[in-house]
Amino acid sequence: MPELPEVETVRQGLARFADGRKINTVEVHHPRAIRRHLPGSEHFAAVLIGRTIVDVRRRGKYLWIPLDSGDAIVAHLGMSGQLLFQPAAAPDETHLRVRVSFVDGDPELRFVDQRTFGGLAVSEGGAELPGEIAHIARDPLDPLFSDTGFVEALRRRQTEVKRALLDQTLISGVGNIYADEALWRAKLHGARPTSALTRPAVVRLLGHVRDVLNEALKDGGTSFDALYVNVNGESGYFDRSLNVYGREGEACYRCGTAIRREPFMNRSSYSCPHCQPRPRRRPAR
DNA sequence: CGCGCCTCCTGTGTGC
DNA sequence: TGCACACAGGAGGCGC
Repeated sequence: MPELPEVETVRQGLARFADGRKINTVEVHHPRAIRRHLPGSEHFAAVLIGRTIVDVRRRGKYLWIPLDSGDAIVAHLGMSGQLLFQPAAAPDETHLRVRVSFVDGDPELRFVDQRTFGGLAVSEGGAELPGEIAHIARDPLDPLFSDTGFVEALRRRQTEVKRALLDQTLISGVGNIYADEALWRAKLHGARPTSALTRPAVVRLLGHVRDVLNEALKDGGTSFDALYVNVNGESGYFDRSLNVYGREGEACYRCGTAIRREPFMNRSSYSCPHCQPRPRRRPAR
Protein backbone atom coordinates (compact mmCIF):
# COMPACT_ATOMS: atom_id res chain seq x y z
CA MET A 1 0.00 0.00 0.00
CA PRO A 2 2.48 2.66 0.95
CA GLU A 3 4.00 4.13 -2.17
CA LEU A 4 6.41 7.03 -2.47
CA PRO A 5 4.18 9.79 -0.99
CA GLU A 6 3.33 7.75 2.09
CA VAL A 7 6.93 6.66 2.61
CA GLU A 8 8.14 10.24 2.22
CA THR A 9 5.64 11.35 4.86
CA VAL A 10 7.01 8.67 7.17
CA ARG A 11 10.54 9.82 6.41
CA GLN A 12 9.70 13.36 7.45
CA GLY A 13 8.14 12.15 10.69
CA LEU A 14 11.17 9.99 11.45
CA ALA A 15 13.55 12.83 10.73
CA ARG A 16 11.62 15.08 13.06
CA PHE A 17 11.43 12.72 16.02
CA ALA A 18 14.49 10.48 15.70
CA ASP A 19 17.29 12.63 14.30
CA GLY A 20 20.15 13.10 16.74
CA ARG A 21 18.88 10.57 19.27
CA LYS A 22 20.99 7.79 20.77
CA ILE A 23 19.63 4.25 20.78
CA ASN A 24 19.34 2.65 24.22
CA THR A 25 17.65 -0.74 23.64
CA VAL A 26 16.37 -2.81 20.70
CA GLU A 27 13.79 -5.57 21.08
CA VAL A 28 12.91 -7.88 18.18
CA HIS A 29 9.50 -9.45 18.70
CA HIS A 30 9.26 -11.29 15.37
CA PRO A 31 12.25 -12.76 13.49
CA ARG A 32 10.69 -12.12 10.09
CA ALA A 33 10.82 -8.40 10.72
CA ILE A 34 14.61 -8.52 10.44
CA ARG A 35 15.68 -9.04 6.83
CA ARG A 36 18.82 -10.35 5.24
CA HIS A 37 20.65 -10.33 8.53
CA LEU A 38 22.27 -13.74 8.83
CA PRO A 39 23.90 -13.16 12.23
CA GLY A 40 20.39 -12.99 13.67
CA SER A 41 18.21 -10.69 15.68
CA GLU A 42 20.52 -10.49 18.68
CA HIS A 43 23.36 -9.26 16.53
CA PHE A 44 21.00 -6.83 14.84
CA ALA A 45 20.20 -5.31 18.22
CA ALA A 46 23.81 -5.33 19.38
CA VAL A 47 25.15 -3.26 16.50
CA LEU A 48 22.47 -0.60 17.01
CA ILE A 49 22.71 -0.06 20.75
CA GLY A 50 24.69 3.05 21.64
CA ARG A 51 24.57 4.44 18.10
CA THR A 52 23.15 7.85 17.26
CA ILE A 53 20.79 8.51 14.36
CA VAL A 54 22.28 11.19 12.13
CA ASP A 55 19.77 11.41 9.24
CA VAL A 56 16.74 9.75 7.61
CA ARG A 57 16.82 9.21 3.87
CA ARG A 58 14.65 7.61 1.20
CA ARG A 59 14.87 6.13 -2.26
CA GLY A 60 11.59 5.05 -3.82
CA LYS A 61 9.75 3.06 -1.16
CA TYR A 62 12.89 2.29 0.85
CA LEU A 63 13.99 4.26 3.89
CA TRP A 64 17.41 4.21 5.43
CA ILE A 65 18.64 5.69 8.68
CA PRO A 66 22.36 6.55 8.71
CA LEU A 67 24.07 6.09 12.09
CA ASP A 68 27.18 7.69 13.57
CA SER A 69 28.97 4.34 13.07
CA GLY A 70 28.72 4.65 9.28
CA ASP A 71 26.19 1.82 9.21
CA ALA A 72 22.52 2.35 8.43
CA ILE A 73 19.17 0.83 9.29
CA VAL A 74 17.31 -0.08 6.09
CA ALA A 75 13.52 -0.15 6.35
CA HIS A 76 10.75 -1.22 3.99
CA LEU A 77 7.11 -0.93 5.03
CA GLY A 78 5.88 -3.63 2.66
CA MET A 79 2.10 -3.72 2.55
CA SER A 80 1.15 -2.84 6.08
CA GLY A 81 4.22 -1.60 7.93
CA GLN A 82 4.07 1.38 10.27
CA LEU A 83 6.78 3.23 12.14
CA LEU A 84 5.21 4.75 15.20
CA PHE A 85 6.50 6.98 17.98
CA GLN A 86 4.85 6.03 21.25
CA PRO A 87 5.35 6.62 24.95
CA ALA A 88 7.03 3.60 26.53
CA ALA A 89 3.96 3.25 28.75
CA ALA A 90 1.62 2.80 25.79
CA PRO A 91 0.34 -0.79 25.43
CA ASP A 92 1.99 -2.94 22.77
CA GLU A 93 0.28 -3.03 19.41
CA THR A 94 -1.04 -6.43 18.32
CA HIS A 95 1.51 -6.66 15.53
CA LEU A 96 4.47 -5.01 17.24
CA ARG A 97 7.61 -6.42 15.60
CA VAL A 98 10.50 -4.23 16.78
CA ARG A 99 10.86 -1.72 19.61
CA VAL A 100 13.68 0.83 19.76
CA SER A 101 14.12 2.93 22.88
CA PHE A 102 16.37 5.96 23.20
CA VAL A 103 18.71 7.19 25.90
CA ASP A 104 16.72 10.41 26.27
CA GLY A 105 13.47 8.55 27.02
CA ASP A 106 10.10 9.04 25.35
CA PRO A 107 8.95 8.61 22.71
CA GLU A 108 10.20 5.21 21.62
CA LEU A 109 10.09 3.99 18.03
CA ARG A 110 8.00 0.96 17.12
CA PHE A 111 7.85 -1.05 13.92
CA VAL A 112 4.36 -2.52 13.62
CA ASP A 113 3.45 -4.75 10.68
CA GLN A 114 0.37 -6.91 10.32
CA ARG A 115 1.31 -8.86 7.21
CA THR A 116 5.08 -8.96 7.74
CA PHE A 117 5.90 -8.05 4.17
CA GLY A 118 7.98 -5.22 5.53
CA GLY A 119 11.17 -5.41 7.54
CA LEU A 120 14.30 -3.81 8.93
CA ALA A 121 17.94 -4.60 8.26
CA VAL A 122 21.37 -3.27 9.17
CA SER A 123 23.51 -2.21 6.25
CA GLU A 124 27.20 -2.23 7.11
CA GLY A 125 28.81 0.97 5.87
CA GLY A 126 25.53 1.85 4.22
CA ALA A 127 25.13 5.40 5.53
CA GLU A 128 25.57 7.02 2.11
CA LEU A 129 23.59 4.42 0.13
CA PRO A 130 23.02 0.88 1.42
CA GLY A 131 24.31 -1.76 -0.95
CA GLU A 132 21.09 -3.67 -0.34
CA ILE A 133 19.13 -1.03 -2.23
CA ALA A 134 21.71 0.10 -4.76
CA HIS A 135 19.78 -1.71 -7.50
CA ILE A 136 16.72 0.49 -6.87
CA ALA A 137 16.43 3.31 -9.40
CA ARG A 138 16.17 6.92 -8.31
CA ASP A 139 12.61 8.10 -7.93
CA PRO A 140 11.07 10.85 -10.06
CA LEU A 141 11.12 13.34 -7.18
CA ASP A 142 14.89 12.91 -6.80
CA PRO A 143 16.68 15.97 -8.26
CA LEU A 144 19.21 13.60 -9.86
CA PHE A 145 16.55 11.48 -11.60
CA SER A 146 17.32 11.52 -15.34
CA ASP A 147 14.20 12.13 -17.41
CA THR A 148 15.88 11.38 -20.71
CA GLY A 149 17.58 8.33 -19.25
CA PHE A 150 14.21 7.02 -18.09
CA VAL A 151 12.52 7.73 -21.43
CA GLU A 152 15.18 5.88 -23.38
CA ALA A 153 15.39 2.97 -20.94
CA LEU A 154 11.64 2.47 -20.95
CA ARG A 155 11.46 2.49 -24.74
CA ARG A 156 14.19 -0.15 -24.91
CA ARG A 157 12.14 -2.52 -22.76
CA GLN A 158 10.18 -5.36 -24.30
CA THR A 159 7.27 -5.25 -21.91
CA GLU A 160 3.98 -3.54 -21.12
CA VAL A 161 3.98 0.03 -19.86
CA LYS A 162 2.38 -0.70 -16.49
CA ARG A 163 4.93 -3.42 -15.77
CA ALA A 164 7.63 -0.89 -16.55
CA LEU A 165 6.15 1.67 -14.13
CA LEU A 166 6.16 -0.97 -11.40
CA ASP A 167 9.76 -2.04 -12.11
CA GLN A 168 11.71 -0.43 -9.27
CA THR A 169 14.98 -0.82 -11.16
CA LEU A 170 13.65 1.47 -13.88
CA ILE A 171 11.77 4.04 -11.80
CA SER A 172 11.12 3.70 -8.08
CA GLY A 173 8.33 4.74 -5.77
CA VAL A 174 5.39 3.86 -8.02
CA GLY A 175 3.00 1.11 -6.91
CA ASN A 176 -0.23 -0.31 -8.26
CA ILE A 177 -2.42 2.62 -7.23
CA TYR A 178 -0.36 5.49 -8.62
CA ALA A 179 0.55 3.52 -11.74
CA ASP A 180 -3.15 3.24 -12.58
CA GLU A 181 -3.72 6.91 -11.76
CA ALA A 182 -0.86 8.09 -13.97
CA LEU A 183 -1.92 5.83 -16.86
CA TRP A 184 -5.47 7.22 -16.65
CA ARG A 185 -4.18 10.77 -16.83
CA ALA A 186 -1.94 9.84 -19.76
CA LYS A 187 -4.86 8.05 -21.47
CA LEU A 188 -2.76 4.93 -21.92
CA HIS A 189 -3.80 1.33 -21.31
CA GLY A 190 -1.30 -0.45 -19.07
CA ALA A 191 -0.85 -3.25 -21.60
CA ARG A 192 0.55 -0.90 -24.24
CA PRO A 193 3.97 -2.16 -25.33
CA THR A 194 6.74 0.15 -24.13
CA SER A 195 8.76 -0.25 -27.29
CA ALA A 196 5.94 1.25 -29.37
CA LEU A 197 5.54 4.41 -27.28
CA THR A 198 6.92 7.63 -28.75
CA ARG A 199 9.35 9.75 -26.77
CA PRO A 200 6.79 12.55 -26.29
CA ALA A 201 4.26 10.01 -25.03
CA VAL A 202 6.70 8.72 -22.41
CA VAL A 203 7.63 12.29 -21.43
CA ARG A 204 3.96 13.06 -20.89
CA LEU A 205 3.48 9.88 -18.89
CA LEU A 206 6.43 10.73 -16.67
CA GLY A 207 4.93 14.17 -16.09
CA HIS A 208 1.69 12.56 -14.94
CA VAL A 209 3.57 10.20 -12.64
CA ARG A 210 5.27 13.20 -11.03
CA ASP A 211 2.00 15.10 -10.73
CA VAL A 212 0.22 12.16 -9.10
CA LEU A 213 3.04 11.60 -6.61
CA ASN A 214 3.38 15.29 -5.76
CA GLU A 215 -0.35 15.76 -5.25
CA ALA A 216 -0.58 12.71 -3.00
CA LEU A 217 2.44 13.89 -1.04
CA LYS A 218 0.81 17.26 -0.52
CA ASP A 219 -2.41 15.62 0.73
CA GLY A 220 -0.76 12.91 2.80
CA GLY A 221 1.60 15.10 4.71
CA THR A 222 -1.11 17.12 6.41
CA SER A 223 -3.22 14.49 8.12
CA PHE A 224 -0.77 12.81 10.47
CA ASP A 225 -0.77 13.16 14.19
CA ALA A 226 2.50 14.63 15.39
CA LEU A 227 3.76 11.57 17.22
CA TYR A 228 2.07 9.01 15.07
CA VAL A 229 3.85 8.32 11.81
CA ASN A 230 1.24 6.20 10.15
CA VAL A 231 0.75 4.88 6.67
CA ASN A 232 -2.33 2.74 6.95
CA GLY A 233 -5.82 3.44 5.68
CA GLU A 234 -7.08 5.00 8.85
CA SER A 235 -5.19 8.25 8.80
CA GLY A 236 -5.78 10.02 5.56
CA TYR A 237 -3.94 7.74 3.20
CA PHE A 238 -7.20 6.68 1.59
CA ASP A 239 -8.71 10.12 1.70
CA ARG A 240 -6.78 10.98 -1.44
CA SER A 241 -8.88 11.66 -4.45
CA LEU A 242 -8.42 8.80 -6.88
CA ASN A 243 -9.67 8.98 -10.46
CA VAL A 244 -9.72 5.29 -11.37
CA TYR A 245 -8.22 3.05 -8.71
CA GLY A 246 -10.95 1.08 -6.93
CA ARG A 247 -13.73 2.68 -8.99
CA GLU A 248 -14.96 -0.35 -10.96
CA GLY A 249 -18.37 0.31 -12.49
CA GLU A 250 -18.34 4.01 -11.60
CA ALA A 251 -18.35 6.77 -14.21
CA CYS A 252 -15.05 8.00 -15.66
CA TYR A 253 -14.59 11.64 -14.58
CA ARG A 254 -13.61 12.54 -18.15
CA CYS A 255 -16.14 10.74 -20.34
CA GLY A 256 -18.67 9.01 -18.08
CA THR A 257 -17.87 5.48 -19.26
CA ALA A 258 -17.96 2.82 -16.54
CA ILE A 259 -14.48 2.12 -15.15
CA ARG A 260 -13.32 -1.46 -15.73
CA ARG A 261 -11.25 -3.76 -13.55
CA GLU A 262 -8.93 -6.34 -15.10
CA PRO A 263 -6.73 -9.00 -13.48
CA PHE A 264 -3.07 -8.09 -13.58
CA MET A 265 -0.14 -9.79 -11.86
CA ASN A 266 -2.35 -11.44 -9.22
CA ARG A 267 -3.98 -8.11 -8.44
CA SER A 268 -6.16 -5.62 -10.29
CA SER A 269 -5.82 -2.85 -12.84
CA TYR A 270 -8.42 -0.13 -13.20
CA SER A 271 -8.89 1.88 -16.38
CA CYS A 272 -11.44 3.63 -18.58
CA PRO A 273 -12.48 1.54 -21.61
CA HIS A 274 -13.06 4.67 -23.67
CA CYS A 275 -10.09 6.87 -22.68
CA GLN A 276 -7.64 3.96 -22.39
CA PRO A 277 -8.43 1.48 -25.17
CA ARG A 278 -6.68 -1.85 -24.96
CA PRO A 279 -3.91 -2.22 -27.52
CA ARG A 280 -5.02 -4.13 -30.62
CA ARG A 281 -1.93 -6.22 -31.03
CA ARG A 282 0.42 -8.05 -28.76
CA PRO A 283 3.75 -6.31 -28.17
CA ALA A 284 6.06 -6.61 -31.15
CA ARG A 285 8.84 -9.13 -30.76
C1' DC B 1 20.42 -11.69 -19.14
C1' DG B 2 15.67 -9.90 -19.88
C1' DC B 3 11.22 -10.92 -18.77
C1' DG B 4 7.33 -12.59 -16.17
C1' DC B 5 5.35 -15.70 -12.86
C1' DC B 6 5.18 -17.39 -8.07
C1' DT B 7 5.38 -16.75 -3.26
C1' DC B 8 5.53 -14.74 1.18
C1' DC B 9 1.58 -13.09 4.95
C1' DT B 10 -2.91 -12.10 7.53
C1' DG B 11 -7.18 -9.50 8.16
C1' DT B 12 -11.45 -8.36 5.85
C1' DG B 13 -15.41 -9.13 3.11
C1' DT B 14 -18.63 -12.25 0.81
C1' DG B 15 -21.33 -16.23 -0.38
C1' DC B 16 -23.35 -20.52 0.91
C1' DT C 1 -23.11 -19.35 12.89
C1' DG C 2 -19.28 -20.89 10.75
C1' DC C 3 -16.57 -22.39 7.04
C1' DA C 4 -14.15 -21.61 2.55
C1' DC C 5 -12.18 -18.65 -0.32
C1' DA C 6 -11.09 -14.38 -2.99
C1' DC C 7 -8.63 -10.33 -2.36
C1' DA C 8 -5.24 -6.72 -1.02
C1' DG C 9 0.15 -6.29 -3.23
C1' DG C 10 5.93 -4.98 -2.87
C1' DA C 11 9.72 -7.27 -4.22
C1' DG C 12 13.03 -11.23 -4.00
C1' DG C 13 13.85 -15.31 -6.34
C1' DC C 14 13.72 -18.38 -9.90
C1' DG C 15 12.46 -20.62 -14.36
C1' DC C 16 12.33 -20.14 -19.23
